[in-house]
Amino acid sequence: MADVAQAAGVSHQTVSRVLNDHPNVKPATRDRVLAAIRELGYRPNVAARALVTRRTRTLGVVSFNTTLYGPASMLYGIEQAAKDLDYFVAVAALAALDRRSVLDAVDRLRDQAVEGLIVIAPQTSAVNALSQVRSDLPLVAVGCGTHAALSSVAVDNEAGAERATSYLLDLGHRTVHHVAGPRSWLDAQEREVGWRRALSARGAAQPEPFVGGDWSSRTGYELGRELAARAHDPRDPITALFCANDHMALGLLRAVQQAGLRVPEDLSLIGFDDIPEAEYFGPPLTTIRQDFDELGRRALGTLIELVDLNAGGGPAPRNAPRVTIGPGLVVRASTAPPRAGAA
Amino acid sequence: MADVAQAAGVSHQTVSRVLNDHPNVKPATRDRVLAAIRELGYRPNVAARALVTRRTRTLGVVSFNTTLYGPASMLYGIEQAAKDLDYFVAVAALAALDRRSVLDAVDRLRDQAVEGLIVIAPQTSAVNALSQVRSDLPLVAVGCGTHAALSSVAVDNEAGAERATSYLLDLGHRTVHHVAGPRSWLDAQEREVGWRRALSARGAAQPEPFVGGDWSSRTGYELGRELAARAHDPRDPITALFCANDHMALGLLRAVQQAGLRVPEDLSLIGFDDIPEAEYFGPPLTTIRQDFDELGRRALGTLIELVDLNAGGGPAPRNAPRVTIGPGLVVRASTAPPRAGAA
DNA sequence: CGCAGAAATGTTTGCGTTATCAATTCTCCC
DNA sequence: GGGAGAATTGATAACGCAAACATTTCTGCG
Repeated sequence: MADVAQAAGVSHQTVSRVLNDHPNVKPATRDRVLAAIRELGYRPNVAARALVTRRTRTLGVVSFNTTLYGPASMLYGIEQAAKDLDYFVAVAALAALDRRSVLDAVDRLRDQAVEGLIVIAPQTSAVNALSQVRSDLPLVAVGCGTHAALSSVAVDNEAGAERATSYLLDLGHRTVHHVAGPRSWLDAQEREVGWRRALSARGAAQPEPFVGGDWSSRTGYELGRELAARAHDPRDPITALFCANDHMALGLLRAVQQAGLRVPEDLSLIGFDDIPEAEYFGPPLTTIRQDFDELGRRALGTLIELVDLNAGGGPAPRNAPRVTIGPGLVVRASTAPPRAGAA
Repeated sequence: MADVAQAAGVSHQTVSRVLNDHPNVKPATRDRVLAAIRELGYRPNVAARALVTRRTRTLGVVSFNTTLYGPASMLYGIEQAAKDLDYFVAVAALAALDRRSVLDAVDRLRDQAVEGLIVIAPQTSAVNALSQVRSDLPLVAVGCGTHAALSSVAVDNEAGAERATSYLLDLGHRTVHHVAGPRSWLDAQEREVGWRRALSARGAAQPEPFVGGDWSSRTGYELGRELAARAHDPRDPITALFCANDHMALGLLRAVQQAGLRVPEDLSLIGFDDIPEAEYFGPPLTTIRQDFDELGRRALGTLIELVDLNAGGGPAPRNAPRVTIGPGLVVRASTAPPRAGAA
């Protein structure tokens, strides 16, 4: 910086002013400084700047499993938005879900002096752990269901599940069965609630949900076999199914087709997420669309609001905003009216 | 830090020594200092430390599309490994693939004073842009094919493709067709080379590959329709197909089945990547396995080596290590011998 | 022409840490 | 008991930047 100042024939403070867009700099000097900066390839030192301003322009993202489509997309949206707002993003992946590793990850990021945190960790346990984080750090949870005691940005799982279920009911199915996600995830809980609500709103029977799924195709497959064995039970035929996410729906599809059931003729199936592949399942999957990208961007937006508020000093207003994004129904070929006499 | 020093009754310099594991500190004082640190919940200020040490312990990851399974998994592996080595990870997603945005992303990370860079951007254009990055920054590319002029960690695409193709040939197919990935990706190029090599090694006919795919299920579907129309051509029947990745294979599966072809009876299909869902396609997909996680970890390992070398000063030895990981064939149900008379 | 006030620039200080060198306190052996 | 040398501790000086205050240079108007 001293070199730049010398090259431009000004003091280092003037260089600093140019860098920070301070008002009182003569355009001519500004240009000279800018030229010198380019000339010398000067880049301000973030560490020094952070030291004196006490701001790092870095945001932390702690995520459970960035390998899943949802989290990965949210991370992507977050990064895009951060870039536009000129913030950096540091990530910390969670090794496990206990309170300990959540707090560890938060600490790691805190050590790096992040100004705020976005958490992609939709499990009850993680959310509980989060409530123990010292409140001096702005924090927003994304895609963690809408009922957590945190600032959060999420799609309305209940509304989505309700929509999916109602759609099947509208098609003429007597009732709709449900393959649930892991109970430890808020999203799974909320989707189950939405499903139940839709059923009771129509006075439809409320069958036991199929549990034990962990979002993976593998467990979807396993539950699908179990389900196929019961699908033809004359006392309780299964003609319509709301599956808590698309990946499980894929495994499920495989299992029921192996068992000789046709989708959608014998069984209507609806998923949740609308992953890019859903359109190419056999048959293409009707599902509830979740705009993860947008979720990430919105999460970053509300985090920045908190950070700016916090910049004034004082504790972070933790449980202020709670943003809900409406999910959308995408109708494809895995749903149909029940066959005559079947329903 | 001054507070800690006072609480422990020592100078701040001694606190610093304790923090940095310096040898000459009496155990008793060390304990007192440690106690004071815990007591006061003191955390060292990274910015100040970075300012004086000129090291940030931060590594940058620039990635094209972290939404894809491969990049997402590599990122995950990288982060895991970084945590173990006590480094931070900052990510920058690429908006587009031109030289400009690659260089922008690199600059963004450089501004943040990262000590090294891992690039997940397997396109020729990106790799070319990378070669323009000033060589003072250690850099390793991951999953970008093995022929780039960079330090890199990747699976051996050619070997994998050769393996897939040979497997189909061994099954008795006259030849193997290929649905190629985007030509602008090194991986796609290398897989095509491997495929050709396997064919010529056996003296099999070398049909034109199907091009225009962009890794997505959508393009896989489109190419699948085109292919299905030609599959029964008596002069050039298509009985075996090597598809450049699993996602395209999914779309393709859908298209050919829609066209009335049975897999594997009429058409054997083999993919590349082994995404978690591949096992639950209908039918389960035979594919070439790529261990993305491991790839990420190895990439981080070699980057750290470069960083440590670089810490001594001088330009980063850019094109030193090049790690290749062997891919593995996973046989499932999408491949079979040709029907009698068909091949 | 001169003066007030605004605009532009410069000087000094301190952010929290580690490095360097100086000072003190041990330890061991004659 | 004393002295050499090692071990331990402390004081001071950077690191590169922005904030606060000081100074200089403009501008407009009587």
